[in-house]
Amino acid sequence: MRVTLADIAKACETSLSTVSRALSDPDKVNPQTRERIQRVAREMGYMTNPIARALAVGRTGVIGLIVPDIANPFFPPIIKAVQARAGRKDTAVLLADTDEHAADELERARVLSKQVDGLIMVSPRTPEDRLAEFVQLAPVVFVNRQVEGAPSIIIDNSDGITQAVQHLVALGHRRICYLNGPRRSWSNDRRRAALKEACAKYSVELIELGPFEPQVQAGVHAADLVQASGATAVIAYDDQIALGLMARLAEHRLQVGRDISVIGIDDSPMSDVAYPTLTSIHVPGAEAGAVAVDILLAQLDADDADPAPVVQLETRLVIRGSTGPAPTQRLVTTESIGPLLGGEIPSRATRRTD
Amino acid sequence: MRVTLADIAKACETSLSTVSRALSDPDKVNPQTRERIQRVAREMGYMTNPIARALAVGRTGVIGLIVPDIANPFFPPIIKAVQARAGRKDTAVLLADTDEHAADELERARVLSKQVDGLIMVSPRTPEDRLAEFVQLAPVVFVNRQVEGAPSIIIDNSDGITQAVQHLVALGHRRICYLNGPRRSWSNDRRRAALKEACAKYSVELIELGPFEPQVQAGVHAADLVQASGATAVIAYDDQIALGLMARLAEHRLQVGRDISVIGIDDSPMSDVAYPTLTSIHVPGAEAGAVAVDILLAQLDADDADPAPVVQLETRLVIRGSTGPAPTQRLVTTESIGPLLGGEIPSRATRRTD
DNA sequence: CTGAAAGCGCTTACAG
DNA sequence: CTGAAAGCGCTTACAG
Repeated sequence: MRVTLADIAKACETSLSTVSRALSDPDKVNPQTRERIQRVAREMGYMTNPIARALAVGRTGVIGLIVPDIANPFFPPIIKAVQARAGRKDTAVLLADTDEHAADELERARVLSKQVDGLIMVSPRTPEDRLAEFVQLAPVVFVNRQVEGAPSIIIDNSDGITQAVQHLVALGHRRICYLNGPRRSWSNDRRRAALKEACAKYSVELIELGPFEPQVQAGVHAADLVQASGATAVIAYDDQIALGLMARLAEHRLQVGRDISVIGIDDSPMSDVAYPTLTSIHVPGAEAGAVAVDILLAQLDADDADPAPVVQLETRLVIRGSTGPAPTQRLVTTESIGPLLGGEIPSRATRRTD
Repeated sequence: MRVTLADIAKACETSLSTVSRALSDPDKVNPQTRERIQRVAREMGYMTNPIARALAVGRTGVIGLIVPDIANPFFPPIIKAVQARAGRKDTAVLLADTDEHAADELERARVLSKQVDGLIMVSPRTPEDRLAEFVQLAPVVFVNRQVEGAPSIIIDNSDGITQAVQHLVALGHRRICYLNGPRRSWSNDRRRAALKEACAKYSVELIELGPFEPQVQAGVHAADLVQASGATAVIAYDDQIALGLMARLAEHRLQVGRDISVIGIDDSPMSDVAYPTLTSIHVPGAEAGAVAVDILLAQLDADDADPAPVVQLETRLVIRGSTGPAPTQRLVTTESIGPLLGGEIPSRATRRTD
């Protein structure tokens, strides 16, 4: 079986306590015995049992990480960053994916909370009024959502979004469309607010569509609505939606970056791969993950009652191939979706805009 | 503080043992006391401490999952499937990402093995001769790699690959190129072998390039080599490479699906999104993950020495937009990369193939 | 610096 | 069916 402290104690003809100290608190034991114990432990292949240790000290060395959807490319970089940072501090990561089911978040957190020292909640979808319950469960830090009285790493979208609008305005766009994210998404509210402000400032007409799920398929769906909207540029809630949108526009033989401009949000790895490459607002997910670990771990060591830090990370626009000058005149076919928009657009017709 | 069994025992004026039984082995206690204990436990908000339980019973209710790279879209569906299946059996998942560093796999497994009941190793890159060491550590099942004497869920590429070659042959392709995956990848060996066989069978000329890392950037890099090869169709080690390849070919104004055909492997979510959509060999990753959990959990309950199951999953071709008829004549510019291929191709020239 | 002992919160033979 | 007790493997005051 596995070798235990008792085995080593026997082999070294000393007490279990001394062995324990030699291994986990070396300064407290005589250098000679310490050396001997450590050598024997190594020879016997001893590895401390983290479960027993956890029970004794009340710390597991594990943190829980809850994300809405691993398959959404926005999250893997965050997960990787969390793991990397935690690993460097001898902390393992228990991961849970809620499949975008807001209602499951609390339950998952509740279960996980018993086996971890603390929780990192990434982009939680739980409604505002129940967020406090997480805080009761365990030390928790929120990423991508600001929670009253709890440490939060939030992303300030305004810089990136302002840059995006400026970029489009400089290219001559005057009518842009925003594809909303999920209805109760905190990020979406923030992005929308920033966008409204920027558009007002630059006198750009803003058309809103959605809400859409942060999935490629939603972008495909959005494409036809976008074409009907008469906008010359689109900003999507995230890259996933933007990608689906681009794919569908391409199917319709629209050349993105020339006939219509598209901007995503997240700057996920795929934005470099799409064709054309996707102009996107860089969201520092990895950084947020790493900072979250630092704050959580610091919090575990600290005396509770120091103020909950709120870290705000900046965004910035990364310009790629999907944005270009506004077309001076543009063909919009409204065949199938004209009716959706009411009387504004002559249906079953082709019209020019601008 | 947290409520313990002792608290409930006191509240119910019964013994701790009875409380324990009422909660975890209800049949062993008198219905009336059982009810009362369960009610009180609920009222007091009791949740069993999994750490203490683990120490007592020698089972943690956690399994470890080690993957090479969460950011590679092939893995998230597997991870999700593992979590879903494990969750249904009250098992949590401790995730580790090795960043494609084969050398880290054993160390990660070693550390994790102490805090989990068993391990699932997905696509391990560890060399053959060290694989046995995993088995010493803990109950382990391998996914996407066959390991002597250990339960393995493997993917049989031959069906999908044969279908791919048939498909290309039917479209008139006679010279196809394979972009190899990582040098010591077990999957790559298998895919290559299947491909050679299929090509031989259909008298198709097979050109091999690579090895390439399973990343988009590698595909971008491969594109120029592919163009120089004179192949009219390409099968890439995975979708990532295929996607990078397509993006770069598009930059070169080649129309994929018409000027050249591309087939990926994995059928990852992105293959539906790319433009053109990517013909790809479907690899049942999610299914493999779910089966791995079943086998691992079954193994934990079983008496060790029953034979290690090897489950073989099938692949199949999913045809999308990136494959089409072989061009009857095709322009290949070999300017920059001709020299790489030796004298076969006139360098700094344009030539016709077929 | 070292050892004996209590304790972390649970489970589970063993008696009764 | 129920209770007292031992034990899981470690840590850590407490004495010495």
